[in-house]
Amino acid sequence: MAKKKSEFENPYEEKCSIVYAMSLIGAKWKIPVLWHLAHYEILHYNELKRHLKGVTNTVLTRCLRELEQDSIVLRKSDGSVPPSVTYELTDLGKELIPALNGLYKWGDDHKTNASKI
Amino acid sequence: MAKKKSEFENPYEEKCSIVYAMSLIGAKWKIPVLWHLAHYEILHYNELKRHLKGVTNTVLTRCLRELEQDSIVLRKSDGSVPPSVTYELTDLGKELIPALNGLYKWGDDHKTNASKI
DNA sequence: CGGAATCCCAATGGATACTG
DNA sequence: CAGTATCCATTGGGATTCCG
Repeated sequence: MAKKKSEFENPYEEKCSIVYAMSLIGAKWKIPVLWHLAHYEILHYNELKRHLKGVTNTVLTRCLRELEQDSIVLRKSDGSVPPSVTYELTDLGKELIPALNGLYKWGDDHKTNASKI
Repeated sequence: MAKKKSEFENPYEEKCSIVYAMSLIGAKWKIPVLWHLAHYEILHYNELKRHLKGVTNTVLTRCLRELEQDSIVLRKSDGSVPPSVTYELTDLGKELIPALNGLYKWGDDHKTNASKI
């Protein structure tokens, strides 16, 4: 689940569905990562990194690990040298696509000087 | 815009639409706030706070102020004593409703022990 | 190529108390 | 009721370096 134990420490203070959803995908780069995987279907690590201008290895890797642990993205690696690792959405992740597209479109409709992708 | 100046300090490193969207509504409580406003249409401050179990005054107020500055929520106050203040989505905020519902449904479909609202 | 290991830090979240 | 005012703590994001 990749989340703090304390979040459920009081069973009488459970979170609503939207808070739960955001606990899984609410980190700064997670939704951008998911949107790009939704858009390109499958990406190599460095491709993904290039699309997400500004993210560092540390952050991107942590982000992908958590999403993988939560079964939202799938990591595929052959053991070759040099390594080739791809990321794609799981079925669970694919269920987010409509919402991701909605967020993207909203941003796209209203941003002024951000780039298209 | 309620965001760090540094985010656009380099005009050649513009953000994609989804990153832009998240810069506006990506804070921990913003999407939960917006979803509840979408669901209930209009809420008093304390009603909203009750629905968002666990949020503190400081955080909720900061969150609402930013959303208000970004023209995503509308704050209505009569000047009465005791005060009565309501919050609702602006037209811009309402355009987020489909995406919010998508996120909510995803969380709802897959959470195990979070409460329904 | 696709990371891991460190270390660092500002920003955000949060606790508490108080108020017009 | 709807917030402010302080102050503290966390943590996630980031820079840098190194590696199989």
